[in-house]
Amino acid sequence: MTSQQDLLDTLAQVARALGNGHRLALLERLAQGDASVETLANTADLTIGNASQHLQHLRRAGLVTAQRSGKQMIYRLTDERIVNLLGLLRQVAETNLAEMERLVSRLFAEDDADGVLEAVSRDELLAGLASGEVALLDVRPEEEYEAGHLPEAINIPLERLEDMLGKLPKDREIVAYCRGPYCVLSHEAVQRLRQLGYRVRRFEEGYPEWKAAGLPIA
Amino acid sequence: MTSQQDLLDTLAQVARALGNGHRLALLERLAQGDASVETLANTADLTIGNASQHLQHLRRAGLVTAQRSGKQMIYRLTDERIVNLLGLLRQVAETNLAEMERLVSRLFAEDDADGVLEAVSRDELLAGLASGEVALLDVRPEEEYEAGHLPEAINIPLERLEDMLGKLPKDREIVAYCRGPYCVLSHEAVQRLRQLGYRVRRFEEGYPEWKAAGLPIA
DNA sequence: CCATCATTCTATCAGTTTATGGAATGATGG
DNA sequence: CCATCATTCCATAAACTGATAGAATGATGG
Repeated sequence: MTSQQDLLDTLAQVARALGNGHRLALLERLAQGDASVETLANTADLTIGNASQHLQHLRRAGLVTAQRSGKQMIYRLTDERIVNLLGLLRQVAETNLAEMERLVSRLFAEDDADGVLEAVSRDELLAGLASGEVALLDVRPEEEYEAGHLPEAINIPLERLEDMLGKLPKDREIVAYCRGPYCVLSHEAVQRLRQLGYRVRRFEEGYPEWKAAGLPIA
Repeated sequence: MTSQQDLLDTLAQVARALGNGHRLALLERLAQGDASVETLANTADLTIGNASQHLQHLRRAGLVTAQRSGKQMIYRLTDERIVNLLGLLRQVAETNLAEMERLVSRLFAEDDADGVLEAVSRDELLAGLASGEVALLDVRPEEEYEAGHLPEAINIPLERLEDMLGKLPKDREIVAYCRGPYCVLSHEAVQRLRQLGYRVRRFEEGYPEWKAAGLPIA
């Protein structure tokens, strides 16, 4: 009986490691690919020391591992299923917390009067790719694209969008993706490309979810 | 950019609600069926006041809802997927924390030299039920059995096991189940029934997982 | 082996969470 | 409408968590 509670306490410790916004941001970055403490601190907007401390916390919970590479420590998710865990947490939260809905709609607030910008589902994307009717656009930073991306995706980091329009087809629909459902990069890209006359929508998921589903990556 | 972090903070708030062993115990009980504060306090071994406080916490996180019924407040899980979420948390923790493995083996420590007591998987159980070769035994308290159970399961609460042996077949294999993977009731039942000469093994999951998988219940 | 760089460790402070006991609330049954 | 019961609210103390700054560690390149 007492062991039973010890077990739940240990499980709670893992959940508690997920119970901090900064640590979720770190995990989200790690879902894009392995990274050094400095890289992680930059993307999560933390000081190096603070990021290191949060990473220790995640390590104690068994969610990440670290490995030295020269001067740097490279962190990595211990388990592909952590992406699924975060996805399920997100789904439960979105369904049951009104607050979530408010924040999501604020994050993606824009003028989509016609509803044409509705996101592309995974099945829809797979069908479009199979038929060759869709071109895939990865708007994440080059470093994350290099660490892994959807098959045949073209990489144009958002900051260089207008410089590299030459790489985009005008005759096919474009589907843009980025880090995940809450990532605004692809959303921003869609807005700007539509202004320029492209047919473009955003993928409702991101690279980590695609990979965690066991779909092929490059 | 700032909204992005707000979203993760809200998500973290939900994860933090899972980050306490007592609250996990409350959720585990709620996965068996709706219950009053008093019932919940008893099964989680908390004072009423403290249980109420934890339930408020779960309510703020959108994980449970409460509804008055006469003098009592009846609590309920808001979402069937919470069971999946807890299951995935468990899997990730078991895979990546050595501590978990130690605790699990301690919880189920016994002398199974032959390995015959290995737990029955869901697929195996479904096959056994389809062919009629297996009798199902639910060893949870009657109240939880009444709130829902696997089809054709016989209910013998663990405390009354020896009194009610008459209900059990000697000619078929018996599969015992209870509240979930960490519940010791079915494990204890298997030990005792084997001493008495029954052919019996335990189901590796429990009622909540069965229900969450969309399988039929009674 | 010295200087540098990346990271971790340590101490400290402010803020948050938890358990406890007792008061307040809300529904019920005479 | 009073007494009772179930639950929630409130105040408090103890334990824990998170951010910061600076010292310590460990690998590297000259």
